[in-house]
Amino acid sequence: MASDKAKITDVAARAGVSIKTVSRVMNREPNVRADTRERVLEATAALGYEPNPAARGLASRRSFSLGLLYENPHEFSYTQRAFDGVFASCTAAGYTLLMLPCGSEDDASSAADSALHLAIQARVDGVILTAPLCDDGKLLDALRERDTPSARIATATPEGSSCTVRAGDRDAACAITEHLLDLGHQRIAFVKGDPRHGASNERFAGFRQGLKARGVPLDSALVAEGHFDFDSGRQAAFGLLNLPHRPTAIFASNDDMAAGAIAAAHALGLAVPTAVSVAGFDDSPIASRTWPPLTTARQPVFEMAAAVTDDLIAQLRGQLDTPRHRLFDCPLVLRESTAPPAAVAKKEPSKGEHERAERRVKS
Amino acid sequence: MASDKAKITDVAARAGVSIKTVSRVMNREPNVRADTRERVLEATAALGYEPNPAARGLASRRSFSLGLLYENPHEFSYTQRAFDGVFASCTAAGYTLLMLPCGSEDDASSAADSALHLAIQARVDGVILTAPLCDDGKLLDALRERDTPSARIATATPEGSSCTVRAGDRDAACAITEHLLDLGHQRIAFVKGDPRHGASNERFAGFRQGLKARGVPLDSALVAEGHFDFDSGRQAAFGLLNLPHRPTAIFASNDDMAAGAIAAAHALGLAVPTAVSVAGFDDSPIASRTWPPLTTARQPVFEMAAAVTDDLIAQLRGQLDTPRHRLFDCPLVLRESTAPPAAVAKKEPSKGEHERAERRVKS
DNA sequence: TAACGTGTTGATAACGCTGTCATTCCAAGC
DNA sequence: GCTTGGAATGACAGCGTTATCAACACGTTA
Repeated sequence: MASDKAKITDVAARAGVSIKTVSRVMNREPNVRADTRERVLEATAALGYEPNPAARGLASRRSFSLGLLYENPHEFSYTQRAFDGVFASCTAAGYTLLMLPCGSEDDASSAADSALHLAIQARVDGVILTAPLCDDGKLLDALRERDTPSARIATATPEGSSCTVRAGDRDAACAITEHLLDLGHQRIAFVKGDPRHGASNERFAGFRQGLKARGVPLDSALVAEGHFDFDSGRQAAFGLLNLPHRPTAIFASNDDMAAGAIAAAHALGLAVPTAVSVAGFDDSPIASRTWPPLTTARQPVFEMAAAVTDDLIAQLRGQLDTPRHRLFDCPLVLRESTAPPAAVAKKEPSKGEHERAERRVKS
Repeated sequence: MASDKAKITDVAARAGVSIKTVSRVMNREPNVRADTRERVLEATAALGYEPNPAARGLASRRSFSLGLLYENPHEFSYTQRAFDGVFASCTAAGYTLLMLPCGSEDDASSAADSALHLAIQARVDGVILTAPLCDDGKLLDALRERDTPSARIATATPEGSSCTVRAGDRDAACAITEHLLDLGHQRIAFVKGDPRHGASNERFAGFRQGLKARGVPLDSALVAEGHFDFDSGRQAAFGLLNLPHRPTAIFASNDDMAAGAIAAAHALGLAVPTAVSVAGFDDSPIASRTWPPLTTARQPVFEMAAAVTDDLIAQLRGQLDTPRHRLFDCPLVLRESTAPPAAVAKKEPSKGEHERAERRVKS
């Protein structure tokens, strides 16, 4: 609590040296006796001292920061679209944006700690959390303890003191499921996403809801585990398509896994969508780069990120007394990876079905 | 030159008011008479005054910056791998990283200006430029004028006072060309990249070099223009594959365009690699997500970005007297999108299908 | 006319650190 | 013991802004 408020004078007092000596140690300058350095380091650790970058910058006329200047590529990854949304709002409000990446899935907890540490060190006014970090209890507790305001993108828990934004995952997943049912599919497989993402549950719930609405029972043999990445989607699809009575459609809960499913189908000599339909979720760049391009639901990431950043800044400025929780719709995007199943294809032309689905979603 | 050194006292003197009043205007505080505000704004404009963020941060106990906390996704885009390399080096050296995105291709020049302005405003110690900004003469001049040290990633001009890093584009492109020739291809098409990127020329040069080494003449009908994006690759491939005497292989100078070429081949009913081989460049995530996965050359973006950032920081610390210019190799990555041409493998498959496809495309 | 409120402005003290330069310490040489 | 010189340390003045609070101008009310 008060630990992050320790100043150089506190450290100096505790170590029994002058502030200049502490400064020398912190900046790794030469000409400090080993035992003195030791005492200073001990004091900084005990007090949890972090030098104030603004004070350092003012006194030294350096900022200790670099700028990465880049041109937006034509294609954006999901993450990058989120960056851009956050950045747009920051710029408009005169804020600067610091990148605080964490490691990947494997060592997420420690990586989140280190990123948090960087945030504290840099003394940012607030942080923006993306999934799945935005639902990491430890991380949220740590932020609360430090009184660091936060905003959360794609959270599973749209509540609490921080502003949040999320997509209507459940409804959109339900719409995709109904689209497949409308095409005539009865045996629809589902590939779940990374369980640490709140969206995973929601999308699965939407799938079940869609089936239920049409009175189609859920076949648990057709539900596979995935982790939102290409390879897990491919593996899952291999398993599903090798089933004795294989599904006629696969709904993978994000585009990357759906691309994996398409690759698996290709590898097994099953044409998409004639032999098997595939649908994804997000409308990320890969969705329009697969062959055939993916039917999916568009998540308006840029807008979501920009909106929640606006909210966070409003909160920092005291213009927002109650945290805001936003919900964005994900419109259906129909492309060529879905069609009526082989058995139905002849009777019912796909075009009419597409139009019907579209009309239904719009209403 | 001295313009960016103006302080609040200078503005106050020029406007004939106290520094506090200038501060009020800069922070949009109320209770400043309209004409006073006007005079202050005029003075700030005349002097090119930019508030010092460190001083503001110290006095106000705010940083005017937000942190974006995110977990590295499993897949990285090219840009993101570059981010990560830069970030890794910044963190190791105790530096903070600011994101300064520019608009896309269309309004690149003005966007570069605005990003540059942000860099100046934030008083970063140095900037890192990615392609194609790293070869933007105006931008480089502006940086030189401000004495802002820079480092450049994937530049076409590995010289001058800033540290640079680039890939061995020419050699790798030559290697890919020779690989295709080794497979027995004689009619190899090439899709060029965005001419603003220095790498585009190099890769084309490597292609020509590869042909020449094997005594195969360059057929200019088989060279198409592209812009490093999926769609331009698809368009180019459509044109090439509809040629009366079509190529047996397409070497697209990056993976995104190669993915477009594969989509075009699929759309024309041409199997990859049986009917046509496709090769890309970069080994970006999409290279392993197409069907079939792409033969390509791996550009070690992370390592390149990290290395040049290290160099920049060394330069800032005065540990580097001469700017360093690094060159990284791009090893060949052989996947399933390349194979011997049909004539060599066995014999030309269904010509009828090809003609049908042709008709379909034309209509 | 005096007292009061409101809008506007300025003098001055922080903010927490680094740079400069003076001072102290201590081992080596005479 | 006394000097000497380099290593180690500290006193203090900024760095360029914002915050606090006092002062002032001017119109309104008692």
